[in-house]
Amino acid sequence: MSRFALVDCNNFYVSCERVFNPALEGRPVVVLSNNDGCAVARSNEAKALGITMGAPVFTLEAELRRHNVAVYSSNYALYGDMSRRVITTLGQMVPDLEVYSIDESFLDLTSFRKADVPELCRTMVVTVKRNTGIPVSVGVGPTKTLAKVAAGLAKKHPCLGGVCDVTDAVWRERALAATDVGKVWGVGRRYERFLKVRGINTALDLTRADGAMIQKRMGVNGTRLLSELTGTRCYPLEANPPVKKGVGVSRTFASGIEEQTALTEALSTYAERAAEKLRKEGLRAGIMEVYAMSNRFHRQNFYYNTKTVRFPAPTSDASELIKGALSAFEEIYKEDIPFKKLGLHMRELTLESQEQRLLFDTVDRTRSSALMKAVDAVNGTMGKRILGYASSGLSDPKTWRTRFNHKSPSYTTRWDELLRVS
DNA sequence: TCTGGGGTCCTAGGACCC
DNA sequence: TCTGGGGTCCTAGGACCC
Repeated sequence: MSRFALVDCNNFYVSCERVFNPALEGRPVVVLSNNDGCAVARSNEAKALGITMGAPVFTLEAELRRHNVAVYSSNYALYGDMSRRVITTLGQMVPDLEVYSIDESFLDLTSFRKADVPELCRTMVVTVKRNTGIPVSVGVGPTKTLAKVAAGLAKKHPCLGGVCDVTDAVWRERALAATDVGKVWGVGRRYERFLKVRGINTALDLTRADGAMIQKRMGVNGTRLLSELTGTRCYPLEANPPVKKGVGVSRTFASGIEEQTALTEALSTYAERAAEKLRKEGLRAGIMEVYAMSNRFHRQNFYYNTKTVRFPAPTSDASELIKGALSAFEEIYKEDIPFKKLGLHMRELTLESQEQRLLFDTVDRTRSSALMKAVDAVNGTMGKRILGYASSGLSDPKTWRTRFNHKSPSYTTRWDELLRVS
């Protein structure tokens, strides 16, 4: 029988901030989304205050002040780097590892002896904490979905010491009974409501539900979910991440923007960023979809439009992407609309290594790829955006820049922001 | 006034083909 | 009265994840 572990970093963004600022220990802490818009990570103390995931900051302000909550903007460079450290540490203990998200990894423990698993998991908790400062919870079970259930309980009940194993049937049933159906992996808000209306309140209830009904409402994923919860593996460990199907870059502005120059500067920057992402993955895109919208919370006068550009040949050339993005935007831009969000999606991705050249191409691919390599090299060694395109904006101040008013230093990724010990 | 970003997969329905 | 049956491809929308 297969055995999986899920290692889940506790309140990951908050924990990263605490590693470099131990005074935050025991205090309520929240980390905010882009533009300092919503709470996206909360310490246990902040959760206890009733601060919910995704709550808009403007609804929390009084609460944050009253309880002296420490507030941080997202520091993606720091979190990304801390994530790599956690993954490296885990990889040294268990080689069969799938990086599931920035703060979660699945490990395949099938080849370990059952008797060794509890000790191994405890060692993981201690070692990751010692090497990185990040506290983690470990869940173990015969399927990924059950490992998730177990990790949820390990996090919720400190008396378990950060580890919960539901391999044995007795523990599994208890664990499922103690898990709200809405907390099950694959059950979101809609499905939760559907299930609870029908008296299915826990994960255990779900395992006893009518399979045909689940299949009808939740499709094949619902059927797989039932199998996984009852111990039949449907999802294998994916050690090698599959090739991406799409690459997107989008941003919401702190407030609505009407000025066309600012908007095209922003979009040009996103196109550059998208080209960079493509090149990093060794990919080229066949089409680009550009979209623009006004504030989606203002239901009256909501504006949304999108325009698709097809390239003559798959490309990751920044100037080609910028050109495409700006010409598409001209068709969806409207005066007098305060734009709140702009973005683009690259699709029909192909690997550079499987390139097909056009007989009559409008772009000199050899020159363009040499130029892009040079840009990547300079920006890689000398700092981001040393080299960039004029269309992405020479003017200051930039009304469209994302707001990060509470950001901590990039302690681990910038020499000038290293932690100082005095 | 203020409410993120980046993904994946599935399904239904229409167009089109033989 | 009666109006094939598959198959493929594409798109839009819905649901989920972190």
